[in-house]
Amino acid sequence: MLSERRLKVLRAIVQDYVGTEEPVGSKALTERHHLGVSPATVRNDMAVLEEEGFIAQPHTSAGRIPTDKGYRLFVDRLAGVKPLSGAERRAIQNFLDGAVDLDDVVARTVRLLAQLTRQVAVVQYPSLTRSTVRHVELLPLAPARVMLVLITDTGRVEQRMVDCPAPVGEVALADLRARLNSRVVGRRFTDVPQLVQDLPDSFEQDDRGTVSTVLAVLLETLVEETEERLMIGGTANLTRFGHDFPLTIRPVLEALEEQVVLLKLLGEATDSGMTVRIGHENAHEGLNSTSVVAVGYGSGDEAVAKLGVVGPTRMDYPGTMGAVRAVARYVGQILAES
Amino acid sequence: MLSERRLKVLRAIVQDYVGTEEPVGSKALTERHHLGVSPATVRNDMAVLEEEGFIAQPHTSAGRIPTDKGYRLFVDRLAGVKPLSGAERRAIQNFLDGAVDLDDVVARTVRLLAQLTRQVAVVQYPSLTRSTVRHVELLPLAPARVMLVLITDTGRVEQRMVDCPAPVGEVALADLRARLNSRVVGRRFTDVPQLVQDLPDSFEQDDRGTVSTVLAVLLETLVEETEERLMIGGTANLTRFGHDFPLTIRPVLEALEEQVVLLKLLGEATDSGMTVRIGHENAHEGLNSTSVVAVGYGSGDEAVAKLGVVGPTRMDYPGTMGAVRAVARYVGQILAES
DNA sequence: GCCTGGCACTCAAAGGTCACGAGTGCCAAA
DNA sequence: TTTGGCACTCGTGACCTTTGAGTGCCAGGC
Repeated sequence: MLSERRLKVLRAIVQDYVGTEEPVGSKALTERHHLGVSPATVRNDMAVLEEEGFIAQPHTSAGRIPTDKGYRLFVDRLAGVKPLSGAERRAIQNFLDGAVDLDDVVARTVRLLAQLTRQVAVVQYPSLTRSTVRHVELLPLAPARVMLVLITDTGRVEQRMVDCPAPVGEVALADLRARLNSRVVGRRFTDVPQLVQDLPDSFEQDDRGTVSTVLAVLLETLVEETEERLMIGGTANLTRFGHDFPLTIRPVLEALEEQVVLLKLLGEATDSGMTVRIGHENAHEGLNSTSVVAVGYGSGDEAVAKLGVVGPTRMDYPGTMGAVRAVARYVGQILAES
Repeated sequence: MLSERRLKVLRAIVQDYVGTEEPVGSKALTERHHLGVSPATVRNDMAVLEEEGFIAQPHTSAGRIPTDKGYRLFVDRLAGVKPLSGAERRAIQNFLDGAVDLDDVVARTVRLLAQLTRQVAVVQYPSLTRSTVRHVELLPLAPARVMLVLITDTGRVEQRMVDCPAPVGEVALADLRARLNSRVVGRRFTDVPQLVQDLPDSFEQDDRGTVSTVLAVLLETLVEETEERLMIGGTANLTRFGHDFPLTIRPVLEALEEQVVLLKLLGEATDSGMTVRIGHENAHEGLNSTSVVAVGYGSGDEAVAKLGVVGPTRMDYPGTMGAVRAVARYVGQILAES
């Protein structure tokens, strides 16, 4: 096990490196952090830390930089989560309170997160899987054409066109709408299939085809929309990435455009609590030099979706984690209110 | 006026520079394009072109590169619009045909455009201003709470919560819904305010407050949503920008995140036909070294929104314009079908 | 046994010099 | 008006040197 002081040294290295973006040497360390020992001692400690794989030197006769493993230890044991200042808190609240609808909430959250952390922000739309049905509406558009509108408790609206096998009467449609709603309103999306299973049976022979078709589309919508959407922002912050620019930034931008990749990324985060994935811990190759800080958020106790930031492994973890957590909380509140 | 040959020289310079990304000299020009004259002659022509401001040299003893003014002349008089190959056409069609809803159409269009042009693609959602109302739905959620759902002919759905001054009866609500729809369905959004103006008068005294409130929210939605949304993609292509990287790319990324800026950008494009804005012709400073190629698209004769690409001034204008035009056409078709 | 000052060593970064050559402008002749 | 010739410019890349931050190791001290 590493001694207390060596951990201190590691922490100091991480902090300095994050601040200066330059390899940090033994002398600078003793000057900036009152470790109470001489540079020579620190050098010995650094040798050990390097041996253990927590730090590395880019080349001989340069200072040390933390490895992914070093950051991992730092995050797990050495860093707290830095709480935001009161002013920042108020700013968040003010900014989010102005949102008019779900899209706006998500958009504002992305901006906010990008600004606070000065990194790339990713926000997943509240998931339908855990949402409940607020209302299902059926609108006759043409004799055999119906528009299905699904409204969730998070304020999301999905619509689908349904082409029916036969013309539908207004009455039958109203009937279906009423019965459908009485069964599914307030229920979870995942429970819906069971709840509507026997619905066609209670209709006249003539209308069963239509009812089945409508239900099929409804269920399909539920499944399809479980593949969730997300919004990203703050990509301009990637330009602060480093010196070896184009090569680093390119794969990251590419990864960010792949919704699938991002969804998987957020999905990997554990359901509760904050998840930090550092460098090579990320499955996607393009993100090997980035870290992802993600956390679930939701209107109640349960997380309905996730949000987070993507930044260089050399990031201010305590600050970033603090910002991510705070934003997630406030968004949860906003969602609960609406 | 510039002689025929000088125009040819300018065209050759633009083409070569776009291809190689390096200043082009007189010798290389005569070798690659059979101009039928010697390098010395070309040099004289280049001197004239430079005097007129169409080309410039980065430093003495380097080749010439086109100026914004040079590109402008090239686009206006020297370049055609390169039609796409049959294979590309089919690819577009196939790719867009798979779209399931409006969001998907826009998302696919962005990807497609980014891939075809290898640049940043920007697609505006079909505008509500020119759209017509397909249906307005009112859903009672609580005694004094109604959800307003607005469906457009482009398949877009907007919803708003309405808090009424007094509890609303189901009957009154159904009545309002019916009358509202009979007045506005099929009409343009811009005409709606007039059409519903006197609607509250025809209701019982008790319900007038509610009716007014609902209408107010409806009109507000129309106005608000006229500020349109858009989707961008292909930002990874920015990495192919040039050598002087970070400085160039940063302001572009920043501009791209500002929806307002982008909307203005597209808005500046003339309504019909393709618009090309080159370098400093763009009002926004961050885009001074980029060109924007934009065109309107729509389901019918009229453009309902715009789409385009943002790339370096040094871009393949004929090819880009061809791709943009073709994509706009196909998207229009898709929208018309649905 | 751990810490410390001293010292020789390493090596990337920065600066300086130099030769090369692509490209130019100009001129006189065709 | 075009062309070949020629002197000139100047950015680029190769090569070298210097500088200094940082290291590893060792011998002496607490």
